[in-house]
Amino acid sequence: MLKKTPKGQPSTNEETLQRLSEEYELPKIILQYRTLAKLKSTYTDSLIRIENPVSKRIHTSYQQAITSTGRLSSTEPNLQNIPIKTAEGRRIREAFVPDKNNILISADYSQIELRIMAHLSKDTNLTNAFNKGLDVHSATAAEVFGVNLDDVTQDQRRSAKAINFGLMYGMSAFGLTRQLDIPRAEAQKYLDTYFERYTGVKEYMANTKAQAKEDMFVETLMGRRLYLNEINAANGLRRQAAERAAINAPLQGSAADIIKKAMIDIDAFLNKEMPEVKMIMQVHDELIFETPKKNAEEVMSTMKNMMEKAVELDIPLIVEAAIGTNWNEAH
DNA sequence: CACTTCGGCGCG
DNA sequence: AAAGCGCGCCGAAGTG
Repeated sequence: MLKKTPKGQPSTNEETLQRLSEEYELPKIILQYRTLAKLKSTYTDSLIRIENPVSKRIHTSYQQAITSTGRLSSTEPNLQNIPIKTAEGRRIREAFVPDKNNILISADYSQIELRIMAHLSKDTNLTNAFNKGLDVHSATAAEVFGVNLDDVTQDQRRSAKAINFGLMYGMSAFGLTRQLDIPRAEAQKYLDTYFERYTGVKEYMANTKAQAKEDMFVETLMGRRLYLNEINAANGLRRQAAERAAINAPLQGSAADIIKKAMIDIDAFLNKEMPEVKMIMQVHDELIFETPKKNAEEVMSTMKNMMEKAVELDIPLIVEAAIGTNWNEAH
């Protein structure tokens, strides 16, 4: 037994079975079965049963007052977790198609939470990377591993990406150790070097925590608050969990503020100027539109522009948009 | 039969 | 002992 669940049962989660499959045949087969069973039960079987008899479409419901950070949530069905990461999963996504004569446009914010971190922290190094239009994970790799931008290896970029994401979630050296499968000391060295190169981020993290402990809340760009009742708890586990939430909420929540502002702007614009264009879905940093084929290119560039101009930060917001005959193709 | 809890896993 | 944030839905098992 490699790991236990919080209730004390032997864990059979993916990571555990992956490790067991080095020694045994069965775990790998179980994992393959689970992958396919998940796709069938949650997506294939469920979605076809939920078609609205009148519209012949699937309609989600967006909950506006559920999440702690200010994101929307999507239910019955959840359309914010449609597969995309694997080839098998993407076949589910291909089933999302527009009416005849129409086309889908997907437009998503690029690295929005890291950009917000650059803006809120005013870190010069991170800000420069975005202002120069660099690949931010490669730029981080160059800094952390002390190499030229052009000499960054795939593996170094992968590590830097884990660092960038991990930081926004309040990850420790221990977490990075597990993520990258490297010795603890090595992970600690990466983080130390990171904070030497990005002192603004280091100060921002420290200030956010200190402020949270003082106020008992953190807030987003537009002033949405998350109250943190356990930020000063005597129980270390609970306190540390609250500290991680304090780090993450302003980043995740500000991104939610921005896309909501964009949605409001776009809704007003479409009603007035392009009533034939329908804003049909939101997936946290992505908006999906259904529009007649004829002027789809113009619609796409207009939506991209409105999303990029929803707010003005110290660094540019970049939106990547594409057109497709199904959701997979548009993404 | 409806409901709850748990472990697991899909997404950003 | 746990050590990366935020969600919702599935099947299995247990409850009444």
